[in-house]
Amino acid sequence: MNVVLQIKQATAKVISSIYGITMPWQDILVNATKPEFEGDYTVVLFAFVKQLKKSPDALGKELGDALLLENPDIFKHYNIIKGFLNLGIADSYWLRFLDSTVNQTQFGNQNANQQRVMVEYSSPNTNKPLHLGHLRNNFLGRSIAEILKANGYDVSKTCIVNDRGIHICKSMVAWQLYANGTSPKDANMKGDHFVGDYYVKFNDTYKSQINELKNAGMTEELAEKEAPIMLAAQQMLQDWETGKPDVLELWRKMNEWVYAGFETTYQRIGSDFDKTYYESQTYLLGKDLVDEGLAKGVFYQKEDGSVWIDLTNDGLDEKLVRRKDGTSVYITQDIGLAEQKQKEFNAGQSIYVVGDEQNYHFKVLKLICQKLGLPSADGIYHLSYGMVELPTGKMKSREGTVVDADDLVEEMVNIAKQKTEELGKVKDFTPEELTDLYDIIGLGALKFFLLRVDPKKKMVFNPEESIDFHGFTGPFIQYTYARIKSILRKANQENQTQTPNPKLQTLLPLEKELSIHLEMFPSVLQDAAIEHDPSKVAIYIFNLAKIFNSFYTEHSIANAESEEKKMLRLQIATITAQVIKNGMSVLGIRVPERM
RNA sequence: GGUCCCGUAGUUCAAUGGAUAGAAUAGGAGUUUCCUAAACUCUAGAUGCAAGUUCGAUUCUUGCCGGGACCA
Repeated sequence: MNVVLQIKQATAKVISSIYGITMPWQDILVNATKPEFEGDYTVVLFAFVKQLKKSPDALGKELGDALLLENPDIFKHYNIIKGFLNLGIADSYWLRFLDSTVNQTQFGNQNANQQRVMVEYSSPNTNKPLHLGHLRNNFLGRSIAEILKANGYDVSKTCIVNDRGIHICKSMVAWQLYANGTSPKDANMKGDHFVGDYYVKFNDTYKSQINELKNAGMTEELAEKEAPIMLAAQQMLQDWETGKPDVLELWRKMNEWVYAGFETTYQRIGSDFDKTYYESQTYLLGKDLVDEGLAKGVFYQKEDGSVWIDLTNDGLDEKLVRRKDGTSVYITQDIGLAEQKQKEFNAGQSIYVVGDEQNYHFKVLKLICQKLGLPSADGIYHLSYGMVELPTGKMKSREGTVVDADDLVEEMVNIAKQKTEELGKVKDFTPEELTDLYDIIGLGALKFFLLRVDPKKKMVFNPEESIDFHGFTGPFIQYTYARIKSILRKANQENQTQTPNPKLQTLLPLEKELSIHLEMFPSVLQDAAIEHDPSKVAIYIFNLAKIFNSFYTEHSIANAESEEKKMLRLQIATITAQVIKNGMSVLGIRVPERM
């Protein structure tokens, strides 16, 4: 149990015993004390001043005295300033914490809690390669899964591949028209890029055909419908649905190319899935649920035969769930898939990592599932993340402003290489070690950049400025880790075994600040899981690294003032390295032993 | 037309209703006979506007201005 919890519970207990009032300890606000004041943690008194009918000063004094008296092994001193009770934690508390933590390699992780969670992420289309937005999705999904695992959850990662529909047919038509039967191998390209190029080709042709028809006197609206290449794509979709063999064969072949390309990218960026669903196999799911909903009176039928649900009482609109021609819509198959997954995994929570443009869709999805009384309903959680934008605005594939995922990864790794060579610190590495190091740094920078921001918020990626290895970045933290490991290696070479540090020590301000920060790690991980927010971990690790950098530039570890100090600092360094490693690990970022 | 989200230093991001709004970067000034200068230290710089609720508002409410998303 960390010290903040102990403060809250001790305060609640003291309030109860002095004033006879039951105060839920969760309601007690405890903050880190601002650096300009004396103390480590602060209880904010305003919240219960009214209830207890005491002046803040009198209340603070009574609480402070009682807390010190009853918890001499935690608190050393206190002061009150304007309704803030600043508590000083005893150095011995931190020394005990360091001592008991130094050998816990899994510090921060919770025991298994038998609760199952599903995380669905990535969800690509098979008509084009992954881009920057997918990277944010993949890193978030992977990271949230790791954070939940660290908190004891049994996590299953799934992916739904959007492998059917008109957009897939577009690249198929263009390939038939322009590829002369060539394959990615012939073009020496990754399959996803190869297919993506034909998707672009389709749109180019489509545009010029529209212009031709308009020049021939057709209205724009009509031209968009009548363009021959679009008619061909629609015909192909029909043929696909009726199962025309040569269309299915082409579809399979092109999808295989794309999957091979995705697989390469996924391996590179560290995405993996326990189960992959394909929309071609799930798009008919949910049809029977529409009939069920009609029978239950949750849905209603209009005169034309279409089926709807009325969500106006929930502040939304009426929503179509089955077209008049009997075909289903997106929301219907999503309901069906939710049920399918529920049957297979029986998870208590099902997290969908999907962009915030689909907020409305998921609101509707959850509501309908609830109204149908489906077991999956209450566990549906939309982890909605903001779009990644460029300084010029939204990425638009039509305007060629999409940042390709593979290109970006390569660029980051190349910059890592260039930077490492300039510094020339690892000239003794083998070529394999160097390649690995460039990957660690380049990918670390990219992942950290995309994960350090609150997922809910949209973010800006500036190709010129975003690629930085200084300051609030992955490499900054990786460098701190490498420095610590270097220090620890040298200390071990001197055959210094880690003996428990003697109790009679006083901590210097930076030593204490590090101890306080390290002790917070498990609660930061918990918080990140509750909030579904990896940025909490990223910010925490960065602050930890920053404090450590100040600490070890100011205080020598190897040449500490005394043997006891040296042992203490080695403990702090060891735990800091461990926490950096574990924290970066849940972000999907590796740390190098040297750089 | 309706629903929802977002406006914080030049820029990119923080801040469960709590103390003098934190970082990073760009700018200015420094630090290397001493564990890796991808580091450290100092400096300057911000809550779109206007009301309201509150002991206290970046945070909650309303209106306006500006940007974005979605629904038909």
